[in-house]
Amino acid sequence: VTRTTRKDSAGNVALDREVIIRHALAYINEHGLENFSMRGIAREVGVYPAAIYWHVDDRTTLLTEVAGHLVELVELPDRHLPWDVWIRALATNYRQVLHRYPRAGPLLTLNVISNSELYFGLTDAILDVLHRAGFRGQGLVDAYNVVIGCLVGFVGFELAPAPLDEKWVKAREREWEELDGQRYPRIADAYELLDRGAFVIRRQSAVDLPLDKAFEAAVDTVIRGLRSRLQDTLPTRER
Amino acid sequence: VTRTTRKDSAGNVALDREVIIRHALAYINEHGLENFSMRGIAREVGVYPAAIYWHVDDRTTLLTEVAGHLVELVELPDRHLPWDVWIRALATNYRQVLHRYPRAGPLLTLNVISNSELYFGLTDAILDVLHRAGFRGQGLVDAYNVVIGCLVGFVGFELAPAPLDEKWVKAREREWEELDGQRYPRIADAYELLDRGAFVIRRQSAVDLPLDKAFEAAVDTVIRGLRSRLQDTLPTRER
DNA sequence: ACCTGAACACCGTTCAAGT
DNA sequence: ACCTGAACACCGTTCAAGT
Repeated sequence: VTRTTRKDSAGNVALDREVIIRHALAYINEHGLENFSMRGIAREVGVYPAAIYWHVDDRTTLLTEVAGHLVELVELPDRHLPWDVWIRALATNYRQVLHRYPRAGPLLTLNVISNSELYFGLTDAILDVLHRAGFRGQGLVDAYNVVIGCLVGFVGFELAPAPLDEKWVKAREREWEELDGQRYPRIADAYELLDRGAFVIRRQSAVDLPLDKAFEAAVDTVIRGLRSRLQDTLPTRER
Repeated sequence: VTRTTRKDSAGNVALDREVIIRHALAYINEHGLENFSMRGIAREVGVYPAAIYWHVDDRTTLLTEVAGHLVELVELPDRHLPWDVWIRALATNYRQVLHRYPRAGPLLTLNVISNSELYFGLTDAILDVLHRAGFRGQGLVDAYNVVIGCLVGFVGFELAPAPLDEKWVKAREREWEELDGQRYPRIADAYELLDRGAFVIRRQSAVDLPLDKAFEAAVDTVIRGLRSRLQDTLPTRER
């Protein structure tokens, strides 16, 4: 892995796989994933479309590599932390990275089935921490899947893009204001709280309306749930 | 809402918003979201591309309507069930619907920020059940967000499409087989179990490798976590 | 090795024109 | 009201040709 950025005689950054990935990330974060195109980033870099294909296989693997770049930015917490503190820290770090590039967020939920050896370190770290917590065998794998599935899933859904369409937003806005309190009494009861940020009800993406409280609650809930499962698995041990 | 399907004199199904949506869903489920196109479904229906636009606003709202159609298929469990049983049943129903149309799954995580009054019933039902469980105020909204965020997020991530690219699969397969047990001891320990289904590690989409056990564990974990939060909120009450 | 220039087979969407 | 036919401005990707 080369860390130096090559430059040509004019001082321009030389075209590079790494450079293309960075440009792609910046472009997506500014204009949204739905407006990303190979030709677009070729324009951005100031080169013919075909030139991109010298450095990059195709569109989907470029996007996968952008996703990989994002994961690289996630810092692994100190291994010596208590397991629940560690999980919470990892979750916070992961979400922070995606909230720095919110419009690229869907990439991770969409394209990252898995991706190269890069991720083995992350997986191993999570497994290690959960092992220290006391999980073993299938229970360990389950706990791992719960953590990663809920974390990545939650943030991915949080960052789901809103249709920018003004007409659409207006329509949802009206439906919300004219909500029938008789038919939906529980919603009516919690109207203001829900309006400050709730899945499905919201009319904005997390770019404009981050669901901080919801995320905090989700992390807390999952950790409590894991603790509870742990106690059932090890009925002999005390606290 | 019309339930009858109109037919023309030749007995062909008349072009309809509803018919288009159904065709779109079928097409996506067969050929994948990445291969969906307006022109493609026009071909499918046997009509000029522009004809679609008479019945449907544009591509993204069509996809949103497909997503809405999917949610309509989710059955709400009986309101009289105990809250934890109810939540588990809802989660199972939701996942079952998406696993019937796995390749359309990403639509829900991607496009459904929110969508018309359709969803108010679902939201109100969840809030009602959690209210009966004992959640109030912000705690109620938090619990709702945790349930919906983890559920939709988890399944969305589970159904993330794998790049069908054979080269890619082979490369991941090799990395996995040649995994360095020294560097990644926890992974090596749980190698077979992880191979049977784990996020990030997997080389297949949930279409071929459903993460049943992981989902079961996630639902269980979230419910246990909510129960634990409930006990902390109501320290006066007993059991 | 790396890029140009042109080409191919596609898109989504619009619009006049038909019936 | 509903569809045709053609057009416009885009795509992703390939390939010969240049340097």
